[in-house]
Amino acid sequence: MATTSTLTEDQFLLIAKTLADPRRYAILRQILESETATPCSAMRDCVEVSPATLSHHMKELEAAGLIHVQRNGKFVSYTPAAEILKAYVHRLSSDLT
Amino acid sequence: MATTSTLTEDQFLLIAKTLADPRRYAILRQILESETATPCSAMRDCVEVSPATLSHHMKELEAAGLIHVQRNGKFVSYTPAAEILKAYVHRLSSDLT
DNA sequence: CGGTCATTTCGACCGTCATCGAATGATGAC
DNA sequence: GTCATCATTCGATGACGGTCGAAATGACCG
Repeated sequence: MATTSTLTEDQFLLIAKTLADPRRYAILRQILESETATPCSAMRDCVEVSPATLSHHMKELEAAGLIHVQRNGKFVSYTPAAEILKAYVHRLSSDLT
Repeated sequence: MATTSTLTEDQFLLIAKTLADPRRYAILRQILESETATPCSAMRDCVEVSPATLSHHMKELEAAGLIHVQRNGKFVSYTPAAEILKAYVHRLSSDLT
């Protein structure tokens, strides 16, 4: 956890695109707020969306490396990928300021 | 105006979408690199793009409030909007870490 | 097994947007 | 005025992606 990740250009652009969707950003913030893993069902309360679309967005967030997925039987929970988020913000700050 | 701007939700999401395009991001970094105002023609060297598309992207960057535009006769130059960039990075850092 | 629930995949629809050629506008040089 | 140059606008096209219903997958329970 001490090491800071370095993002490839592709990763960096993929994260930017993933965060640019309002629903995905809201979902990610929801996951970040909780101390423990956030169950899939909890998203439905915060973002009004069909199960199909929700599943799609979770896949995008995972593909961008922004969240980690835990599967417990038929339930799925998510936790934030703190290192990647930190690396992204750091890279953006380094580029833009 | 104060040193730190606060972004509305709409502004924040618009900036995210604007930065999510590779060419626009490259253009913005080009503008940030220079100490002085960057002429429109200088972009063509860094990003291979038609004049029409370039004009389109500059309009998007301006609409997002990320750059300022200077018109000198038939030439156009751009400077970064430092306060907005700072506010965006700050907001993102505050949300994601 | 049969049934229910959580999640995913499939397929299609539709809006948004990046892209560029061609035409237009605007400016400056001669 | 005429012409060349820089930039913008217009219109069309094609691709990408968000959306959801319906069907499918997988897990738990009795």
